[in-house]
Amino acid sequence: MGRTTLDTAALAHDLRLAVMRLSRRLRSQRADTSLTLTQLAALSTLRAKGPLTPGELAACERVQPPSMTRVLATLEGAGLVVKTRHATDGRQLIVHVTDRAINLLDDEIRMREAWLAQRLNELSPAERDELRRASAIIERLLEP
Amino acid sequence: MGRTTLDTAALAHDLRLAVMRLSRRLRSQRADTSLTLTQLAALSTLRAKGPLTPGELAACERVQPPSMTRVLATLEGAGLVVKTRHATDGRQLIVHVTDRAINLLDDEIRMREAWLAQRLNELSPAERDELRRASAIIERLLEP
DNA sequence: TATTGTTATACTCTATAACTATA
DNA sequence: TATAGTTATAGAGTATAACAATA
Repeated sequence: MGRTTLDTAALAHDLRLAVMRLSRRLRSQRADTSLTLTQLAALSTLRAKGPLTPGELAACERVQPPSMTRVLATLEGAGLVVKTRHATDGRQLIVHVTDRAINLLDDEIRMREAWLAQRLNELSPAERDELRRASAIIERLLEP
Repeated sequence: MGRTTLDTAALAHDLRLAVMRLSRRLRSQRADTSLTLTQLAALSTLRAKGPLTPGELAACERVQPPSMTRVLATLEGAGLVVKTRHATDGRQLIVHVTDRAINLLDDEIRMREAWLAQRLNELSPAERDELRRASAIIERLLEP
């Protein structure tokens, strides 16, 4: 195994541990909000990308379709999304965020991300730039 | 709210979504191995840092003590860790990885990280450097 | 026959609260 | 009384397999 391969393996290891730990820390921020992190992520994506089918949304969030079905059922019950029929394909649905969701979303996001934003503010601008670039690289890494 | 604060909020948002998605993707790599990702992370940390108390290990992994109790119970049942008594404080335990764990670990890690290492290899060296720096920044972000 | 989505079911991960033992 | 760890319990998150409807 060459040096580059070894280095990449070490990076995979470090990145995995860092990502798992940050993910746990973010999830544990569970008080004071009515939406779970997963629900919030789905709504954020819908707002950013516009209406999507459940399958498209599942693909964006890297979950399997049945997992998204559950998230959407909860959100629909709370009046935060509505489903409409696809214009030409009767199998598909289109999920839209409601006005109620849009009104909630900014406050929810601010509360859920308060700890992280606070920590990020303690970094140098250069370090924040590194994390911006890293976020983009990670998203690209996840593309099919 | 100033421009920097807004930018930091946007970074918090993007980083959260990227980290959640990568974490899900990594967790879904669940076939062909006998250890779960959480168990593997605990063993990796124990091997890297040497014997730790359950409480110290929980702090490293950013989980609450009862969560680590469960992970350790499984690992102990599989003969992958052993607990010894603390030399002077009867309340504390020391967790050690066994030879069996050390023999398993490299193969398990390679299998679990194969997808990620493959993807990382498709990046440029400069991008891998970005992710190396980002991993370190994230770990620092998590410090209490 | 293939695709989209849902239902049914089960497992992993993690937390909080209450308890035990030791300091 | 405070600390380290465990037990009990519950909820969030996710998956696979089987099913229904539509293409």
